[in-house]
Amino acid sequence: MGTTTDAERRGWTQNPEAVKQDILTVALSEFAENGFSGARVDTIASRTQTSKRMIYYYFGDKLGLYTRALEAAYLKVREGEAQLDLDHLAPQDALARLVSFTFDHHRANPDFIRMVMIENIHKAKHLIASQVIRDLNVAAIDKLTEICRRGQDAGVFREALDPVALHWQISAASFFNVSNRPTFSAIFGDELFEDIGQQTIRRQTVAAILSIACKPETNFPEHE
Amino acid sequence: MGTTTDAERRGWTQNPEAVKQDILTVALSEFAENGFSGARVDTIASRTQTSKRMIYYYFGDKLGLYTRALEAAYLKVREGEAQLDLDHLAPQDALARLVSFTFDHHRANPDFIRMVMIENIHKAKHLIASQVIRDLNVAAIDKLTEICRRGQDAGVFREALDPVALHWQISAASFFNVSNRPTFSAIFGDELFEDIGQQTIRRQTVAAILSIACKPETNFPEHE
DNA sequence: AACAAAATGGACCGTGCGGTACATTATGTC
DNA sequence: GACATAATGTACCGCACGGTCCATTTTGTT
Repeated sequence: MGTTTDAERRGWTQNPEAVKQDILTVALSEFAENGFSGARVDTIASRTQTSKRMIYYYFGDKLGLYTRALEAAYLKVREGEAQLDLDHLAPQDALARLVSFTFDHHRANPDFIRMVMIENIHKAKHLIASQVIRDLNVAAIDKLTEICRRGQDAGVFREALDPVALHWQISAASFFNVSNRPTFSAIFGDELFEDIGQQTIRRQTVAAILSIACKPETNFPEHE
Repeated sequence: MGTTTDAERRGWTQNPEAVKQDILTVALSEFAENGFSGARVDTIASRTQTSKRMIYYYFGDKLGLYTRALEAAYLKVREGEAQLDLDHLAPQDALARLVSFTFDHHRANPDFIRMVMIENIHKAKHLIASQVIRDLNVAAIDKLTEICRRGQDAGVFREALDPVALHWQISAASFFNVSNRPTFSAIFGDELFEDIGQQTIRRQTVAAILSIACKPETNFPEHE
């Protein structure tokens, strides 16, 4: 390797990093849209600035490209989550905030949700194979674990509370809200997925999670 | 049509209905396993007692077969739901029972869940095209609507309660529990999906739904 | 400038797979 | 039994699509 950086390469006739990134971006969108077998390498190639030849040059085969796209989706969404700061809030408020945030964040990242849906169809085969993603994900629950500990120390959360089970509940609502919108709205209409409906759902979800976390006698306030 | 029934045809050399049913059963399992583009018509044919030729004879093309398999999945699962009788229970108990039942029922029908997942990947395109399924689904919420009405009449449920929003909450938990098991357990381990863990999740879910439905002052008992 | 290595272009290939042509046999009707 | 039609078996087709070959240009090193 030389001493040139990516920044220095900018503007050069050849720019491998940009080419890779270009391919990856298009691939993510195409896999998220059509799934692994549904996506077409030729279609991905045609949507890039480069050629099919380069896809195989950099990513080996279709599976290699898919794996990298999946990793890219996880990386992007975890970066977004890292922005959230909850340390200054009381445990109940921090939890309410985390739920609201997760709900909105999933909604803002439909491609990520679709990639996870696709992975689940494949029984998580590729996710399991990717150490990168495994490492990313165990960290995803750190904030929640910390909130649980604080809430228990303060005596407002139940003693038997399991952060993983609580994360399950938060994920279930936030994920389903995006993943199953097509079938749900096809049957019951789209109202729940418009602004007013989403506010209702989110408020209900926050309340439901708090009722699970908090001790029965604790009267928690209404949250936005 | 003649006067012969299906029962009378049993044992005949040719048995069109049985052939169709055979194809449909295999197709459902294969589509649920691999998705629409992932499934192979040749593979379906080979798992059948009959040939690829007959698939095209009865179902036209791959899409036609998929559509019929999707309808079959919905029909089967709705039949199971019809067994449930809640009229003799108090509103809170009926709701708790409905949630528990839905949770277990989804868990017992993974192929159905996978077909719905696949439909969502396809933005519900085929579900929307099938009037059969649309009709089936609007009826799916009848029991819940009736429970809500009874609970409100009895003064134990909130006045602003929306059956569709409540159904959303019940579905989110019950569906996610099956659909996202692969990725979730790949990251956090499989404990929550074993017996003890599932009891915890189900109990939490029932409690969460009741807390959404019931008036704040209502002190509802713990349910199994 | 010379050379190796990295990056790229474009035509091409093999086959998996959705779908069909053409026949023959089984069944219902009179 | 004669006839129409429904049901089925077998062999096959066309091409979409994942993947590669071979050549050429661009870049880094000395």
